[in-house]
This record gives sequence, structure tokens and C-alpha cells, in this order.
Amino acid sequence: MPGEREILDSDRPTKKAKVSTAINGASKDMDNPYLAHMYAPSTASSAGQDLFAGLTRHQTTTAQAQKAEDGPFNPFTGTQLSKQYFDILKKRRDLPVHAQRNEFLRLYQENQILVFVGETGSGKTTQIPQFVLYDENPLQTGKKVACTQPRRVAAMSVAKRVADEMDVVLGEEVGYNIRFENNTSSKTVLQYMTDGMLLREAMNDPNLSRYSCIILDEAHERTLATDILMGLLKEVALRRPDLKIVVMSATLDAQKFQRYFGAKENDYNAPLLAVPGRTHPVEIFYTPEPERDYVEAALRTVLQIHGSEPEGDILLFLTGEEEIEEACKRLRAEGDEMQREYDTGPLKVYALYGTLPPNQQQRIFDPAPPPARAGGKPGRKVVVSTNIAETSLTIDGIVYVVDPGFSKQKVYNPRIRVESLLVSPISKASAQQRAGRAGRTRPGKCFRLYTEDAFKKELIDQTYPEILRSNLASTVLELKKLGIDDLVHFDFMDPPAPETMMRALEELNYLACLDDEGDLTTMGRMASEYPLDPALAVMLISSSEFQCASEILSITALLSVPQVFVRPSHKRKEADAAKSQFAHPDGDHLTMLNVYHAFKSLDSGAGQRWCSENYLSFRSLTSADNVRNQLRVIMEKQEIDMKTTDFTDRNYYNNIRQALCAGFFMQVAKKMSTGKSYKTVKDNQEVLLHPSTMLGQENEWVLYNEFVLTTKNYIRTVTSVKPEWLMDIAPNYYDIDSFEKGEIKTALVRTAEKIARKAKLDKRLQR
DNA sequence: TGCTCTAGA
Repeated sequence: MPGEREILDSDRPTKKAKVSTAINGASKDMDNPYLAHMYAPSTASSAGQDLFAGLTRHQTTTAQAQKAEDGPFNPFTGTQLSKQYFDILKKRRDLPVHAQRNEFLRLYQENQILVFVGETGSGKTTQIPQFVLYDENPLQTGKKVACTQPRRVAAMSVAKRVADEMDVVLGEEVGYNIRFENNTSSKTVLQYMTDGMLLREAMNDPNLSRYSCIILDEAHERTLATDILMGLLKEVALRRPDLKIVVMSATLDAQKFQRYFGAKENDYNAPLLAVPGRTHPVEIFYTPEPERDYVEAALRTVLQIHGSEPEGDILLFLTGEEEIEEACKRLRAEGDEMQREYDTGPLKVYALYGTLPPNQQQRIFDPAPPPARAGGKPGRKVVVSTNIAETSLTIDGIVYVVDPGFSKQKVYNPRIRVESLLVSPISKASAQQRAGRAGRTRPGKCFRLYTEDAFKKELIDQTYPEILRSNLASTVLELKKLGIDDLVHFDFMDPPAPETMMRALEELNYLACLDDEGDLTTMGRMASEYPLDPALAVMLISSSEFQCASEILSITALLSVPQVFVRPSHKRKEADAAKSQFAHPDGDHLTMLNVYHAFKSLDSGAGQRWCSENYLSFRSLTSADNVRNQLRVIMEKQEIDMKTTDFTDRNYYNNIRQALCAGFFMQVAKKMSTGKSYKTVKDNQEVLLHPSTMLGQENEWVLYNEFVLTTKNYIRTVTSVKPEWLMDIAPNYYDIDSFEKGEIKTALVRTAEKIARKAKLDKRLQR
């Protein structure tokens, strides 16, 4: 009997004790609320239980669940259901997933882990969690159902929708939990959350004991957090047989999930349930020959569609902000010309990318323009977008998609420890996703600017999961905190390259987060509590030693948000002049700190205007403030001393620069004796100071925040430091014997001699 | 002399 087993296996000792007696002699446990569902449900006393129409946990049928849903009282609150509820209920019953509710319940009840595949429009994200809810009796078990999303907006908007569907107040029975905003309460039985948030939670509760079921949605996106959660959940499932897991994905590659969640030994695959979506057909066109210049070809295609295809909006995928703005400019000019010379309808062009302010992002939802004159041809809307329109944002009314087949993707090179962005061909899965965007409201067309042969033979099936394209320092730290000691044998769906793992372990060891045995140190435990890269976390924790915790806290927050300096292409000079007001001669970190201090000294309400006058991003600064508060709370919890050096003290800035070294001693470059170039220590990469820096060329040793790989190798956000600080703060890393022969080693040897001489002198003076 | 795809804690 599944009903008995899951309770027996529960990890709450009080319950366990009661249940064991229940098995032996049932009757005296009739009043145990946890066991109420095992006995005649009609005797259940509270209104909530009555309204579930006698549902038995993990034995519910569709008919029973529907009866409970049909009201007239809300089973979760006991209140009368509204008219809106019944209106929505009618529509919900028309969704494709509803037809398979019985099948879902059967598989859910018979298995611990289930893979669910549903295309867009199937209703999986809103309905499956509710199907689960009616089978989990959360009011009796006291355990919640969680559904994870890769993005915050999705978690928020889906929670809102489901709260409406269940006729409850958002934040009460149905809520969401994302960074900076926990909209749940003790009443919450269904919680939408970001995958990263659930991962954070697992670090403090490795058994995820608050949940009876975890639903991983959009698993095909393979975010870093989803990948780690999958590995983790496989282990938790063994420890907690009462925990149910549903992995939801778009159609592609469902078998991979089935195999992963099955058992290799006996060839067992996790069961799969597939539900068709509800989209319109999209006709695909390829170019007969490869295109030499994809931007050129894309613009031509858009204009051809505008000139010859029936009404309907166009979505064009390009790779980055600059490319998009340039394309928009040209489309606007050409569109006007076509209207004048060929009497086409008006063309309205919108750019769309992530760093665009939200109000401008919203404008893409404006309807297409009307005809220019009565009886004229209808107007058309063109949205030129990055990948953001592929998954994160859905624009209804798109009928034509133009897909050049490229996107900017993160790649990681473990050899030189550099993450960078590269324009790369997309995958087949991406191409399909892009095409699908044309069929949301009616049948559409997708123009692929590559040959059919290239699609079949050159595009990879799936975009490589993020875990294969990232520096894993913070992932490894998280795994260690999660209690995974043996990383080599951790069951990753796609194991990262051994070199990437080695690099991460090495980096964490230098940062004193892991000891030489690879075990978590106190520093590592503390660092893992911060939503930051390990280097930033270590810098923050060490800052109190240098009496500048408050300043380093500000700098850390500033480094965790998008660039605070704004530089519009037509006002570069003005923007640069504005920036120079804040310049600090010792570097960009201190320049950013000056900006932040100036921002914080403003009267409330003056920020927005001041920012635009000074070419600063109000959004970034506000969000830095938000991040700063979150980090400060963690520091206070760790009882880190926040006292700082007085601003008038001559060591004020030196202390800050030394604290920077405590986190970033591995990101240092030294000027070479010839030319303008610098060389990174140990990796020996030749680099240049990024032209945006406020730092002069004469600084011999510089610490950098970021390595930018473009036409040249640049280091960005740099501050000058002293070699004696580095040798003092990170003696292991700056062990002279570990350096290759060369200019850097020679300089370090000289520094060591200088330190020794000074020590001798000090000693003599003391005598 | 400048190049930030997207997302997350």
C-alpha cells in the first residue's frame, strides 16, 4: 500500500513513531491527522479535508479530483468558489494535458520519478502541479509541492496565473520564491520558484524535507542549476522514497532524461508521458546557397517579406546590442523608402535585448501600425531581437521568423581560465524553437538563412548545456556545501571536462575555500553562503581584516550588476567626460566606488535625473543597492566586523586595494618592459588595458576583474596594486619557485629582496 | 582605443 509506505519513510521522527503503531493496530490512530486519509474520509473533521471528497493520497482518480474541483467550495480554503474560477476551470478542461490526467496520475502514483514531455501550449506548467496537488493532500502531510523555473519572471507570472485558477490569493496557498522576493506563507501548498533558489535551499536542507513533490520545469534548457538539481535529486530520491519527482521538458531528447533517471544496471528507464502541444504549423524555407553576410541577407529577407507577404509581424534574430541597433536603423530607413516609392504599408521597427530598460522592452508588444492612409496597405511590426525572444519573451502576432542561425554563446577555456562570448552557430533545437515562434497565433513561415544541408549536417542537435561552457568554481563550492565529496563520481547528466574540474578545485584551494584534501574549510563554508563567485565572496569575507568591509561590500555589489557607466554611440565624448569626474588615479574599482558614494549622497528622488545627466545607469545603481543589502544581511549573520577606516586616513584607499588582492590575486597582470602590453601572472597571456579604464599606463602591477576576448585581449575594470601586497596576502600563489623564468619572476624575486631588506632595517631601528 | 547572448543566487 503506497499510502503506508510513504509515511513510514518520512524523515520526521514524530510521525515515524506514530505510524509504526498504526501498522500494528490501526484503530487508536484514527485521530492522527497525518493518517486521516487512511481511514474513512467522511469522518475527517476539518472542512478542508471534507472538501477533498474522500481523496486518498497517491490513490486519487481523475473523477475524484474533478469532483473536488467542481466545488462549490474551495478544497484548499473552504470558501465558496467564484464565478471567475468556474470560467477558468472550463478552459482548463480543454487543455491538451487534461485529456491525459488519468494516465498521468497512474504513472505518478506507480513511480517515484516521472519524465513528462509537453510542447508549448499543452498547459503543463500550470496544470501538472495542480494534478499533483490533488494527489498529495498537502493539508494532511504538511509538505509542499515545488515547481522550478529557470527564470524569475516565469516563476512570478505562472504563480499568479495558478493562484487565479485555484481561486486563492497569490502568496497564500499558491506563491513564488525568487531572489529578493519570497511571496509565500505558512499556508502555501504550491510554490513556484527559480531553480537557483531551490539549489540554495538544498544547501541548508539536503533532503529538501519541506517538499513531498518536486517538479523541474523546462529541464531541456539545461541551466547550471537544473543540471545540479537533477544530480542531487537522484541522490535525494534514494534517501527519501516518499519524495516524488517530475521532470518536465519540451519534446527534444526526452529519452536522455528517461535514461538518466532510470537505472543503468538493469536497463530501466524512467517512465515517460508525452502530451501534444497546441501550435500552428510553420512552413520552413532554406536558402539554396550559403550566405556570406548574414546581417545583409537578414535585412534583405525582412524587406522582401514586407514587400510581398500578407499581413503579419516579423521577428528577426541577431546576436548583440550593437548589431541589432545598426540593423534597426537601416530597416527604418529602407522601410520609409519602400513606403514612399512602392506604396507598401508603414514599417515599425523595434529592438529587443536584455539590457534594454523594461519600458522599452514593453514597446515590442505595441500593435502593428495602421495603414498610412484609408484603404492603404496594412502596416507591419518588425522585432529585431537577441536570443531573449527564443525562450524568455513571447510576442504574440508573429507570423514570420527570419533566422540567420547564429547567437552569442558563452564559452569557457579552462587552460587560460577565461570565459568569453563568441558568435556561434545555433543548434537544431534552437532553430526549431525559433521557428515555433512564428506559429503562436496562426500558421506562419520561417526563413532560415542557411541551406537545408547545413541544417542537417552542420548544426548540433542541442546547445551544449551550460555546465560544459562555464567556469565551475562556484558550482564546485556549491556541491561541496551540498555534501558531495566525491565530485569525480557525482552523477552529472553531462560530466564537465576533467580539466575544468581541476581548475575549479585548484582555484578554490588557492582561495582557501578547500584544503589540500579537497575538503571544505571554514572560509569555504562561509563563502558558499553568498550568491557570488568564490573570489568575490572571499574578498568580502576578508575585507574586515583590512578595515574596509563597507567599501568592499559596495564594490562587490557594483561588480555583480550590469555596467554602471552608460555610453550611447552618438554621445561618447560627453559620456567619457562625465565619467572622468569620478575618476580615481588608482583604478576603476575606486572610480566605481566614487560613483556609488555620490549616488548615495543624493536626496531621495533625485537619482534618476542625476544618473541620466552623468551618463550612469540608474537601474544598475539601484540594483547594486539591492544586492548590497542582501550581502550585508549575510555578513551580519556571519558576524563579520563592519568597522571601516576613516575617509581622511591616508590608508583609506590602500586598505581597499589590499582587500581587492585578497580575492583577485589570481587576476593580476604585470606591465612588460617593452611596449604597452601586460602579461597575466602564471598564465602568461599578453593583454592590454581596456580603453575604458581610468588607470594610466604607468602602473606596473594591476589587478583586473574581467578578461575580455575580442579583436584583442583586454583586461577590464583594473586597479593598480603592489607586488609586496600580493606576496603577503597570497604567499602560496606567489611562491616564487612556482613561476616560470621571465620578467614576472625576476620582479617577484626583487620584491622579495626588498621585503627582506625592509624587515632587517625595521629590526635595526627597533633596537 | 573601445564589442554585454541569456539567465540565476
